[in-house]
Amino acid sequence: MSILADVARIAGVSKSTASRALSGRGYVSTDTRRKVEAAASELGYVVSSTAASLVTGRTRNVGVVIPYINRWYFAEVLEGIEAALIRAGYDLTLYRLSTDHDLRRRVFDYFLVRKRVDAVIAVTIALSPHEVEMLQALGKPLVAIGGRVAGIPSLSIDDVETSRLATEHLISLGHERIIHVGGDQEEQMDFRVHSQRYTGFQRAMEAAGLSNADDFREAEFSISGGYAAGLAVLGDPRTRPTAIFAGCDEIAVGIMIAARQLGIGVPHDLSIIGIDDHPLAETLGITTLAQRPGAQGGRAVELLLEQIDHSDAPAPDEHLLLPTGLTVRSSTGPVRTS
Amino acid sequence: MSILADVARIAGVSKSTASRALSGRGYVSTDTRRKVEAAASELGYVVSSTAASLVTGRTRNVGVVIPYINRWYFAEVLEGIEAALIRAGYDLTLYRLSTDHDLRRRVFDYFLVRKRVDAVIAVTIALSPHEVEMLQALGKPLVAIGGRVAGIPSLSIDDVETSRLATEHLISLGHERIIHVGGDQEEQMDFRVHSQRYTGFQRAMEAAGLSNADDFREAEFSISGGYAAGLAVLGDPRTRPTAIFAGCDEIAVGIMIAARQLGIGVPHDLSIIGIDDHPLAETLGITTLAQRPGAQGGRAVELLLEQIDHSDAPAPDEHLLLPTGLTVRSSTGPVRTS
DNA sequence: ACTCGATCGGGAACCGGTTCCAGGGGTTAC
DNA sequence: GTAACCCCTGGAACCGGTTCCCGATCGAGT
Repeated sequence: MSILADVARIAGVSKSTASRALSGRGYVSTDTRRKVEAAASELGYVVSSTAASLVTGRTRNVGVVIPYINRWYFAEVLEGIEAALIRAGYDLTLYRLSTDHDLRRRVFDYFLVRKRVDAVIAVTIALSPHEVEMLQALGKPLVAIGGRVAGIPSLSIDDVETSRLATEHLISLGHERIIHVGGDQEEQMDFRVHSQRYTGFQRAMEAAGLSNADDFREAEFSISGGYAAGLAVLGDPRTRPTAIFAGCDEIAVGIMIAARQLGIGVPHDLSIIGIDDHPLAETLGITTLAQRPGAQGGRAVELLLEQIDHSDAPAPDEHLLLPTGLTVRSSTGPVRTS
Repeated sequence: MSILADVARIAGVSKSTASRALSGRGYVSTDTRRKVEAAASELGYVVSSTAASLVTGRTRNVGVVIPYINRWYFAEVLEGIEAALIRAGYDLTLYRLSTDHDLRRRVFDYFLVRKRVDAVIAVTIALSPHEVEMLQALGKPLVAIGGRVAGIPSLSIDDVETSRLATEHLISLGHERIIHVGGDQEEQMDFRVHSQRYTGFQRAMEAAGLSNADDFREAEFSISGGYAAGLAVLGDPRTRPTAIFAGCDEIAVGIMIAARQLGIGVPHDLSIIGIDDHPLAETLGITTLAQRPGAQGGRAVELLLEQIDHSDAPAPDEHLLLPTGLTVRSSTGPVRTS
């Protein structure tokens, strides 16, 4: 392992000149720069980012806190963030936060604080005012994905509006017996995504004068969850709805599989719409409201880097609402008047 | 931001004593330790891990290189690694390596080398001898998951053997027209997992005297990939096999969906077996050879920490072959003699 | 009483860079 | 001719910890 002093010696210059030559900051003649570079590559020298961070206070490392890895939306967001960070020359340190409160505190108190990261991206994690304050006091830019966090820039889709649109699509096709299969209303993720989607659904139904009592069915946000709920909901032909708004495409896929198993024709006997534009939604022809989580991750990184580069300016406390696009496929159709 | 010197001053001791008190190394009386701890918590002091790493040479950070995030196996492995590392007080820095060779070189030359990580876990990435040498020269322990890498400890399932077992299960049920739906044999992942699984399949077939020419169908390793391949393979009733060995459970699920769509009864008309024990395999009752990727990730971390703690001992160059368990569900059954 | 070892605390060097500052030389402007 | 720059370089301080080394204290053993 060679260090800067070695490079300087071989190149016949001082440490400070060698540092300037390699980092590109300050005046160095083209000639000496070349000499230094030659010496560096001869020795196979690479800077110690630890030493550099110690003096500059910047680590070129971003912390990402995220509740799941093994779910489509989160994995896509993570991939988007990773790609954008690598491109910008940043490292990504990953913290998966389960619902374990102790772990969450440990991550914030022990890991994020220790000058290891320059900034933090919170994916569908509602940072508490205290957590925001703590990190901001340390001068760390923050960006939130998936929901509004007071005091910091954030971006997400409009869950209520998106759900309203999805439901209206079903209503416009003449459906009246519509139910929502979505996430547990009690044990929510942060930002109450589940309730928001249910709310959007209810608004559309009320606006059309279609409200009915038994309009909700709980499901885990996964294909298996949708499948189980689908079997339960579709089992009884008398109470079966003519259309289902699924809380996400994974649920929609599960319902689709269940419907096929029960011999229920889609969209002939049942229309299904989801949210996400999961690859399987395309494969199975499921109508959906498309969002692009990877792009959201990339955008979040942009917002973050802007803050890092203009650390003097106050954090822009704005919430970006990203559009979702209705993508009509073959899982939705006009209601069949029997 | 308070620094150690502040804590020392408040506690009325020297920097060295304060350091010893907080890090727990060296002799400190219980009394002064308490004073130092009180001062530290009063000031909200946290060590600068950067400064600490600079002098100790340890970062308590592990790099993970992985080709995908959004696939079940990889996400599970990643979750397992993350959980184990956090528990041990380590950070996890994530590098997703696509097939882009430039990016791969950049990650190795630019990111991994800079004293940012203490060790590296390679998930289904065949490190070249040069890469292994480079990282080992820097004294960084390595562990590989998903395939054998010369010179470093590694762990994986036995792909050939597992595939042989899966195929034998089908053969033992009386099937003769069996095909393998697996990954592209040319454009492979590292470790040639696709070929290995095909090889295991072929061995079992040959051993039973069942070899036939048209026994392979290519599919992407995803549900959509399996679905597309399933439609193609099952479309023509005359050439349709009575059993399929899928390269992974996601493919098996896709085939299952395709079969249902085509009205082909499983296992009545078609038996399907996969590898993985994906949650959907359980939901849909797919027979499989179970592996536990999360546990593999955890085990890899153990191996890594052992190496870090005994950095004097040479790297144990052994390959752990993990068992897979035949999990019979309702997607496989005896062949129907028509 | 004296030695010895264990325990405790402080001073200072050190990790490997970056950056401030001072100074020398060359150019242009007045 | 010299003042005012800009360009280039080296010396030295500094970032914030850890750890080596040394001296002091104290209790126990002989």
